[in-house]
Amino acid sequence: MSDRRPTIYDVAKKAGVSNATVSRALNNKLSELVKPATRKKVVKVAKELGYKANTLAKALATNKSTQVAIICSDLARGSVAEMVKGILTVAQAYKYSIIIVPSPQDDKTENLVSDILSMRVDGVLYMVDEITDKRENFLKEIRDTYNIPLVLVNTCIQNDESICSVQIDYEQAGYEVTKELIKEGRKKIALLTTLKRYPISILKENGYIKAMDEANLTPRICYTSGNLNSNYDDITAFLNTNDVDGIIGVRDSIAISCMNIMINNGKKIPDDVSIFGFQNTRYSLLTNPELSSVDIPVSEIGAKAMKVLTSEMEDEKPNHKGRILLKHGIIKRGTTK
Amino acid sequence: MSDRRPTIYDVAKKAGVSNATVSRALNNKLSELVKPATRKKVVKVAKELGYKANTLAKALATNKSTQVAIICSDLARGSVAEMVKGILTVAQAYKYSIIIVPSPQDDKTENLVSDILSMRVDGVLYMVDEITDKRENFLKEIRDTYNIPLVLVNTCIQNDESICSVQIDYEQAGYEVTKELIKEGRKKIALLTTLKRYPISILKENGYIKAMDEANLTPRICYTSGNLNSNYDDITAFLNTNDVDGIIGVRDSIAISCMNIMINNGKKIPDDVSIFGFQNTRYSLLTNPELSSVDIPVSEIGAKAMKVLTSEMEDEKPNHKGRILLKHGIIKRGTTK
DNA sequence: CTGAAAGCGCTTACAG
DNA sequence: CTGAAAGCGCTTACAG
Repeated sequence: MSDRRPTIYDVAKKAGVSNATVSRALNNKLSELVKPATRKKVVKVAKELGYKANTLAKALATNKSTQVAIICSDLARGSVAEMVKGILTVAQAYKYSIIIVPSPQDDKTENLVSDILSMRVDGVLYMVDEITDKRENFLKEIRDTYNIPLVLVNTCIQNDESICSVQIDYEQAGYEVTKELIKEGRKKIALLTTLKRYPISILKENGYIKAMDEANLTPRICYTSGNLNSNYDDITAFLNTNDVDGIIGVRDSIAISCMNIMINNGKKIPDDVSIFGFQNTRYSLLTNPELSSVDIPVSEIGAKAMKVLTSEMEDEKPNHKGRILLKHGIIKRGTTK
Repeated sequence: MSDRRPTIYDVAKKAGVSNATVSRALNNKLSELVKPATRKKVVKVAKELGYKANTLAKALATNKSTQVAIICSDLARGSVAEMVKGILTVAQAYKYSIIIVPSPQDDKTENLVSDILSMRVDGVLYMVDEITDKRENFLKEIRDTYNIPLVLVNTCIQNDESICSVQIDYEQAGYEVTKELIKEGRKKIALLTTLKRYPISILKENGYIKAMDEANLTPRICYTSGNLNSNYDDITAFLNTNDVDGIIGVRDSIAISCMNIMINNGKKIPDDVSIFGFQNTRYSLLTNPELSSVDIPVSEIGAKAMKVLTSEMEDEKPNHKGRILLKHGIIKRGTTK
């Protein structure tokens, strides 16, 4: 920085008022607090000087950083970025800025606490889908020990609703999608899920099992590594020992991998096998045939989470608890009948 | 926040030293500046109290926020998130935090300047691929008027290297990939690009044209809307009037859309038509056959950009200029011979 | 409606 | 090696 940027004092001096008046004129929308003429002059001078309030100083003085940290494990995965976009939309409206903080490996959560505290963020949005014990402790520490507003975004702690989360009813979605295949006349419906059993995957699985049970069908579950490259092997092995006519993938990418394997094995989609994905990502439009999928309003989930967080940060309301469920959709395309 | 968090004064008092000493003990690695025993005591007390330095106060005092803004147009598109991940990796190493700032519509760049200035970020990473005049002005204002370190990430200004950018040699990549298809014996090779001619797409196009010219082949270029849904129509219309045996999509998604259309028209891939995408996204592994593509080291581009930015922010070196080019790769998979 | 003054929690010459 | 003091750029009771 070559030249010093103008401060509130520069404005005050040039406008012939005190810095307190400048502060009031520029911040307070309530016109009672400062004479219109004064405000006008101040605003004019501020513009002439190109004055921009120093957010850091303001934050220090008010003890509000107007910053929110998003903690996520992998920005590039699935719909994380889409959720962040939803968050950004409402963050902008409420004048918060968003700091992206990668979730550390499981053993390093202590540093995370430390970082979050140092940053003095006003709130935390948590989007890590694998909730280990350490992570759960982290969340409770942030929330209960340090009283920092916290909302879980499209993730949750199993059997624990003490921290507010925004998601969809994954169990219901898993149930519906299974019913859908059953209605098509499918009987050998498999669920492809990941080895790591994220709380949200478990909900999907529960819904699947419930629907299968109700129809007196035996559930068959394939656990894949979740890695794009080794999914193929896991799924191939599964298909070798399981005859299936319906597939539900807990993620679109898993469903698509499976679909490709089946097509290469000579199966016709959807004649021989019906396939459902989960999440309705952009992938689903690029397959051939296009993938049927459960539509998750990811952007809205992000937006809603940020709204809830905002209300906690601003109104200092009691902590929200429980799960906020948004509506999902079942999108039928070419991979189902 | 219920309880006040401990400050440097709390530590000082309990340790029986001045706050200046605490500051030195905690910040300065150079042991000369503070007696080992003193430092030890301070560190111990700080830990006991759970003291975490207030980043905001430090930023104000040092005039360094240790925050960097990433300005991007669409976090969810292509490999933006992947680039951000690369950025985050080095940001963490250098103790910077990353604020995500959505690029405003073209007519609102003034607010952006204002926001950036208010935030007092130490540097800016710019990832918007469409560089309009207003945006170019914004960049120069940030860089030249306000002297804020700035690096373009996988984007550039056409015919202007006054602002440092990190990317790959897109013209060369476009050239190579075209040559590759020519080597296969393809003669009717089309380039599918977007209507909006981003600087980077133009480079790819230039490379394509150069290779076609050298081989005495006539370039055929299809301009699509770039939108997943309407791409189909644009491409179909193009294919109806153009007989092709080779396709290069400036983005994987465009190449894939085209591939699906051709397959549905009874074409065999790669027997009848060879296809190359650009970017080597995850999409390319999910198609059937798998898509050949130009591999862009997106994460490395982000990391490199952040490194360059760091050196500007810390060493106060003269502004970097010019383009830093990382190596790309040509990945041949099932859609080429 | 406006100003003087203290305070937010740090850092850093300056003295010793 | 350490401390007292001023300063970073704001906000906000308190007086008037």
